[in-house]
Amino acid sequence: MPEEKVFTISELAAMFDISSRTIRYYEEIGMLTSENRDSLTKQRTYTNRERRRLKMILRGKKLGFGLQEIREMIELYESNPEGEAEKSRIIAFADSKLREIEEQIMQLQMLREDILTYKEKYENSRVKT
Amino acid sequence: MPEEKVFTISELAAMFDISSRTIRYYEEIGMLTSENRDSLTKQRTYTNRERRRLKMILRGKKLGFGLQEIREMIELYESNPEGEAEKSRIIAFADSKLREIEEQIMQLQMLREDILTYKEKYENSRVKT
DNA sequence: AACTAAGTTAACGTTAACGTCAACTAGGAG
DNA sequence: CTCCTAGTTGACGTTAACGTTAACTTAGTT
Repeated sequence: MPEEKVFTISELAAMFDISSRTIRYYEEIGMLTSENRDSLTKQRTYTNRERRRLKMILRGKKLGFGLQEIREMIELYESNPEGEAEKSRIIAFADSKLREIEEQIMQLQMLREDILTYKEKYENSRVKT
Repeated sequence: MPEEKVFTISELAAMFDISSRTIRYYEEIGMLTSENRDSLTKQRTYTNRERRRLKMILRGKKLGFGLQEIREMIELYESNPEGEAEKSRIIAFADSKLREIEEQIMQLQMLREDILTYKEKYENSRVKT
């Protein structure tokens, strides 16, 4: 085994330009887990798995989702549904999220058009040089 | 003149499924103005102009923007820049917003693909009926 | 040994975006 | 006149998502 590299909390924080407090907070509310804490110093260590999770969290935030919402979406990625009922529930959730996202994309495209229109309005009113 | 229709605060609130408090709050922080308040009863009245503004605010919120950010974008719509410097500033702001929006659209499309992938993973693991 | 750097927990502080409640007014319905 | 509805202005309460500070431990210098 290639002895997977692990990160300290401040390494991870620097990586994503956030504070250590933020990472601890995400763990506090159960969105991250620090496996294998040093048994003596109690220091947290993170692997690539947690790094990926953190990346997903931050992407979600940039898109305007709340942490609870993001948590559900991550659970979608990581869930291993038992039974047809559970699978159906998850697929339904995915579908509703997909609709929400597509709606959001459409609204953003409209906003983009609006801004472009106004921008051009100002550009055309500029003095020709 | 066609005597433009005006709305009461609760009419407007019902229209967008928000509370009256929210509308007063938006006025409080200067994102809405209630022109022509009844000089005796002090009741707010709104015209289509304010209705459109409110619509823009709520769209922005759904897209994950903060109220201050939305305020700047609305000012973009309503500004009447004097002088070349001011125009350049506004066009630069529009450009930066456009880039931000396009980035957000890309991220959302990636998120959409991700969710689709996971959804299909579950669908393919379902028992054929 | 003394100091510094990086980490820990616990607890209180902060900001945005409203919710809630109290005390008041003005306009009708009966 | 009395009651009800809809509105008003404060003012305090609430939640999410951290920031900040204190008091402590451990590891690595000097």
